[in-house]
Amino acid sequence: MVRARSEERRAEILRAALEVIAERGYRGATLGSVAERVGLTQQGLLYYFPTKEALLVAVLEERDRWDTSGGRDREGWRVDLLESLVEYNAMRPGIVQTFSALLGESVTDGHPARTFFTERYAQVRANMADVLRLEFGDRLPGGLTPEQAAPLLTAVMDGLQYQWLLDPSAVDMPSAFRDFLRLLRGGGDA
Amino acid sequence: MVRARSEERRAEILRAALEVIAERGYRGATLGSVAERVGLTQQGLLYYFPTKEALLVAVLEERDRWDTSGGRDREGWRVDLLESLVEYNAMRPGIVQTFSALLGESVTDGHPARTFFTERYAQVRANMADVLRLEFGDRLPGGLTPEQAAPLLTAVMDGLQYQWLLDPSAVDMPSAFRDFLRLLRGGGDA
DNA sequence: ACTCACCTACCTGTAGATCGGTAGGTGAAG
DNA sequence: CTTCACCTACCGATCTACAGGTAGGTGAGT
Repeated sequence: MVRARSEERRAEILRAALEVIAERGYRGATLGSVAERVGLTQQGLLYYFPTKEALLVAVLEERDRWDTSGGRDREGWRVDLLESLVEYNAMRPGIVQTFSALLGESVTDGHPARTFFTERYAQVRANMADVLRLEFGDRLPGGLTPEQAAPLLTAVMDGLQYQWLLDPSAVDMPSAFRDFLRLLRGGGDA
Repeated sequence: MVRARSEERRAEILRAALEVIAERGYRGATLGSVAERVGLTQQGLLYYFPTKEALLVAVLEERDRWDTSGGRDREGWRVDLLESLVEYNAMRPGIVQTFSALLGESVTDGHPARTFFTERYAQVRANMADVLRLEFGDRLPGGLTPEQAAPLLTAVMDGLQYQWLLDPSAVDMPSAFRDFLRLLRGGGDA
């Protein structure tokens, strides 16, 4: 019972951290504000995560677990699923904001999330390429190879997220993404 | 003479600020480190820019002036120029990093650069759409309208920048961008 | 009795900003 | 041509506010 409660607490903390990072980024986030959100003191929080960086790492790992299980069970993928993913994201500005803020910070020198994102993107690109190849073969209808299309797909998703976060009313993220997929699939209409 | 020296100083400071922001982001940047880089104390710096936020605003305004004059003299634009822009960026990781870091931070709550980026992206999209329409009419070869393509173009540029900054060896930014343009221009090869 | 899940108190560092200078030049008045 | 008020371009000291992290508890549950 104690153990369970403890695990529960950790999960609460991670969720709170996600929120706070969304609001202020990692550098701007304070242990105190995360702690407050779950009804702890800053030092109470440090009992669960010994340092601020450890907390960040835990947040990133959780995300990794989440979308390693949720979206991509090895071969259970299609490009269509990306559409759903984007639609799903469009309903969860909080999470999108967290990771967009972290991605932005991560390009600065010595940021603790940097290697995470570097590896993650390499993996995502490779995965995308696999999926595209499985669905279209070595050449997509639009004329690109899977390896050429993969970074573009990733870029479009991220780039649209920023535009959408800055002004949700100005960009219809899911439909813009669909436009891009149509392009990949070889122009045409509808 | 005194005046001239002062303007020069301000320019030096802005350049230094750009560097420091690239290295640590806005939140991570300190007035002291910017000052040090131009041989001033923090207090000396505050003589030129009364607050940290004022310094940031000045940096953003300068960038705005720069690429309002440099790249886009009203109608002197073609899509090809975007290719050159991306190539140019690929040679200046510093500046790209500054603005990628700022963009990431800007989606957090109450960030001083937020309105800047929001307005800037609205303007960039509008501009892109104009240029595309001028070159292709109301429907691009790939099948999209200029208004559909504009946010995608912007997204690809930004998204590629992140991937490239995280691992320059993993993504050939200019050539990936050309791939995308080929897509927009209507598939086909070469 | 012992561990778990915290808390109080505290330390150290740092950041932005204010205050009060001051050296050096500029400009007008005598 | 000198004097005196004044401005420019800074610097040193200091204030306030957190921030992350440590040390050493304490009470509740087992």
